[in-house]
Amino acid sequence: MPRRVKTPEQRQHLKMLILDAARQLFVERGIEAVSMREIAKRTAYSPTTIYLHFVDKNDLLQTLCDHDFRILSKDLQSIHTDASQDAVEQLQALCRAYSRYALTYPNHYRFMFMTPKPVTSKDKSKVHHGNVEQDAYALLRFMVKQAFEQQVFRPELHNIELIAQTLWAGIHGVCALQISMADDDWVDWQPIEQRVTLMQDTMIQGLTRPHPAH
Amino acid sequence: MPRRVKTPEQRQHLKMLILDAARQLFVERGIEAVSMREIAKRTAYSPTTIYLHFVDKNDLLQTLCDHDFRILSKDLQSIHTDASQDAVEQLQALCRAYSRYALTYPNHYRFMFMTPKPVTSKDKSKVHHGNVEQDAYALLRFMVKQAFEQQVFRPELHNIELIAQTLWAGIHGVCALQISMADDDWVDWQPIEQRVTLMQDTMIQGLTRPHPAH
DNA sequence: CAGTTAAATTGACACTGTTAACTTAACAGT
DNA sequence: ACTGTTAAGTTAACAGTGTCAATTTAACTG
Repeated sequence: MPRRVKTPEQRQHLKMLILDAARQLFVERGIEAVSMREIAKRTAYSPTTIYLHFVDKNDLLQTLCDHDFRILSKDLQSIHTDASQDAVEQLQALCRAYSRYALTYPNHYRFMFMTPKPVTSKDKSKVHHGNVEQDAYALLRFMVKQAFEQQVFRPELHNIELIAQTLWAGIHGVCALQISMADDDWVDWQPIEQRVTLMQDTMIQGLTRPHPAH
Repeated sequence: MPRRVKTPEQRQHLKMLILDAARQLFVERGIEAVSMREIAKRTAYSPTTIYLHFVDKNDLLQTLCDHDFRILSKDLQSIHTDASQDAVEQLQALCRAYSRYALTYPNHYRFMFMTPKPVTSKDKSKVHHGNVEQDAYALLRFMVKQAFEQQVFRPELHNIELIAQTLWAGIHGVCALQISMADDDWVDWQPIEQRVTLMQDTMIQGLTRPHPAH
């Protein structure tokens, strides 16, 4: 029963309500367990109402993750503004914060970075690419660039983008394996903290000069 | 129309036929696009016939991946028996072969290492764990142990399992990001070969002694 | 030729994402 | 006060999914 002409605020509110219901199911049961009908049930609306606010399921999930991706980026951003640390320390802090996020919100992480996206969702994302405040990768690249200019990396390394992507891949590898394989007793998994730490140290050792300039 | 009493060979043959149909769809369209009905259509049997040979869809996929996982392991195994390389070279060759497999069969890889398994499928896998010929992780661990005994790793590293898992995570990170994010133009991806190579070098540099004993 | 039984199919159930068609209720204009 | 109009929401359906009970088919045995 329509309560007539919603203000943009009210529409936004309902959108958030749907997103919250989706997030709940999402976090506690994973993506594939989340159906439009269940989300609807939780909001006490009918399934079709969701389609008045989101074009489809993927749009809903994408919106949800975009939203929480910005939270991650803001979170990481605060490291950058802490001037008491040098470039390498900042990179390490970034890795720690990143892995903490991944392991705290495994389902978000899984959807964001471990699930191939349909090619359609190219530029639909509202995250401002390259904006250090909204784009966590841009932040990583910025920090790497900063460190590069301080000549902390091995002399044979020139490609900033490549260094950033390798750093990312290392931490991603640890987190991703943990998320998808931790319950598998096939492997005698060592404590995740140790794995994160060793990965960080290994990457830093492997990428930086043997005798740092600072 | 039953052609009566199948020999174990015939049963096995049909099972393989189904697996082959599944693999085709799997490879060319990804997991989520593969339905039991489509597999059945490709085999010219009815959907339910599949259930005479596999307990459910997950069992089918698991069997398929187990099968191809053994192929990977056999493949990697051949590196190990090549005595012309030292421990570190063998590890590097292992990484290369592993990443090549991952990038050649991204859908298999995705199902094997990037998708959380339902907890039910614990010990149902027919792969012999710990068997170097069938278990690729056991092979990695073995090679790491061998290298460890030659004291190639940094003196502060004692945990063989941890080293192996970190190496794995590094390579996995590069491959996994490539598989799930390569189409995303959000990031200015550098060539995948460079990313694999730098990761390998970084891991080796980061984990091994500065002045190797050999 | 009849009985048995493995092999395969039919048809259904409960679920999914999604959409066309419909209802409801609040507003604007006369 | 009576219309339209239209936004908000619902109903009912479509086409698809995984899965399974009940059934048929056909080849073998006695």
